[in-house]
Amino acid sequence: MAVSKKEEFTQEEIWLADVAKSLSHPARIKILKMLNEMNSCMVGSLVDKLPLAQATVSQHLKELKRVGLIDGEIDGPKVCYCVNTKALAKAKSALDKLFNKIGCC
Amino acid sequence: MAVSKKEEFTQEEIWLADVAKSLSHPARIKILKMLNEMNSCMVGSLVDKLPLAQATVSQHLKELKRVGLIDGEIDGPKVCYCVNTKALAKAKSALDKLFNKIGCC
DNA sequence: TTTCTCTATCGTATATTTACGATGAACGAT
DNA sequence: ATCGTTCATCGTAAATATACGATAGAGAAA
Repeated sequence: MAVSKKEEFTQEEIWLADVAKSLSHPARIKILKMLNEMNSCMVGSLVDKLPLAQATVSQHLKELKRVGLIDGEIDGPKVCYCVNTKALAKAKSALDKLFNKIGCC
Repeated sequence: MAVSKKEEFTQEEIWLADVAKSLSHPARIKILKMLNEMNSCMVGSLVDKLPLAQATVSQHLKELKRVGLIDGEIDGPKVCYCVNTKALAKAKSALDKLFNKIGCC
């Protein structure tokens, strides 16, 4: 694009769009589910169960971390990721609010 | 990207990611709000209130229409867009389900 | 029919995303 | 100290997204 116009919107709109962006790839949706389902949340376990290279998974994790939906904790040579419940609740509430506001034609 | 790997996920994951993608730009968030707030939903009215060129707004509307969140109805030389309540409800329910499933670390 | 208005689409430029292999940094184990 | 494991980051290629001006088409209005 020539120049991004994203600054011209409200902070709420920008933030919500950003959260939506972090959910806009099936791998990231799946990662969030897996982080909750699996007992382990090591990156390696995720890579094993995704049809993506390690570097790509790491990139997706970075995007989820960027918006705060997950946290990563260093555990020796490994890294354990987990869902940030608080951020998730905030996102859910904001999306609910949006959907309720929209409603009808 | 070299090759998209999006087909390697479930239909549900792909669809949900697609809905999220359609919400991943503040202009589209704002458009959805405006379609509900304004009595008129002509494209021109949207263009007037957005910091974007007409062609760009048209492109954003196309993206929202692609995933079914809005419908466009031709009204003489104008086009009246409105939110698709059913699609919106489906999206909200799927997102709720996802968020509830994820929950905690 | 000519003109005006409204909107979609085309063409194009630039930015961002997605993907991967290769490399590097951190740490545990030998 | 060296080696193997784990993961992030770099470099890079290709696909997509964002933005705009220009144009085309459809219909109202003159």
